Amino acid sequence: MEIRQLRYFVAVAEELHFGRAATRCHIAQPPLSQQVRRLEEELGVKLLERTSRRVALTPEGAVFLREVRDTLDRLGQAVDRVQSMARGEEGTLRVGFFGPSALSSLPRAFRRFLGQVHHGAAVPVAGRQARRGRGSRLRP
Amino acid sequence: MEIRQLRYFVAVAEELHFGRAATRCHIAQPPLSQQVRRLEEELGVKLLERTSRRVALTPEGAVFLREVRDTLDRLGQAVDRVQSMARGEEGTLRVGFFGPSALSSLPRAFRRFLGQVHHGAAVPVAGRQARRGRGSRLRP
DNA sequence: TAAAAATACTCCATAGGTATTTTAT
DNA sequence: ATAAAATACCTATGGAGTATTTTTA
Repeated sequence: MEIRQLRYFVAVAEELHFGRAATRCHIAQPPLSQQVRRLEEELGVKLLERTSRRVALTPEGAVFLREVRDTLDRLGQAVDRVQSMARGEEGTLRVGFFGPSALSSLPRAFRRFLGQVHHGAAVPVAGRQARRGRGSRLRP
Repeated sequence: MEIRQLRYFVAVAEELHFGRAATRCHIAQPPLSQQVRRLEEELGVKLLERTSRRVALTPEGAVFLREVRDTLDRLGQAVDRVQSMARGEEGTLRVGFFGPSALSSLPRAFRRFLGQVHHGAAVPVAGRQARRGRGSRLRP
């Protein structure tokens, strides 16, 4: 079972027409029919009733449509989220400082920086150093 | 982005070792590396830190792992559900009757049947006939 | 008979395999 | 020196296209 097949199924289920669905998927009608058929075969479940005049969802198809839509939406959100993280718009920034500057200039600069950040929380950290490893992920 | 690639990524993220992950996916190591790399390229996000001695998740990879696991689980449940429906273990049964038998033998038989059904609800239906079309889906 | 899905075939993109190289400890 | 990931190359499965046939309203 591949995402492509799920998208094809959703297209057919929404259009109720293999030709239009194929156009929407930017492929020809025969391969679309073939992929949807394969999906049904792999599941062992008939998702669509087809005649040359009408395409309709079976009860199983209707349920599967809802679930697959949800799944694809979730997946899209997951992608958006990590891409957003990678661009530095989201994520966790850990900052540590010690020595004299910890009591004066650095905290002030840090507070000014926080004012420019959209969402995020500042958590005071006990001990000498906040954390090892890759904490900061600010772009220059 | 294909489901296969997501499964491969999950395997690597869980094993933190391309060789073992490849075994788990029943493929060789090079194509596994290739597919994971392609996934990262398509997303535009680095999901894993690799050296020849250590594989580790990036913060983005850790988030993506959770989300993808959820997504694949949901999808699996959707498949289970429609397969269960197709076997007649789940779904909606609509029963209609009218005429003299509606007041005697049929309701009694119907009640006896309900006693054998695991989950489901009986809803009285107004009007002469319950519903047109494919309502009943009992196997013989 | 006309509109639409299925079937038959062809082609090529790519998933996956094998052999080898690179890299970091 | 070794274990493990990356690279290079090859093969073959199958995804998608075109042409055609079948079906039903």
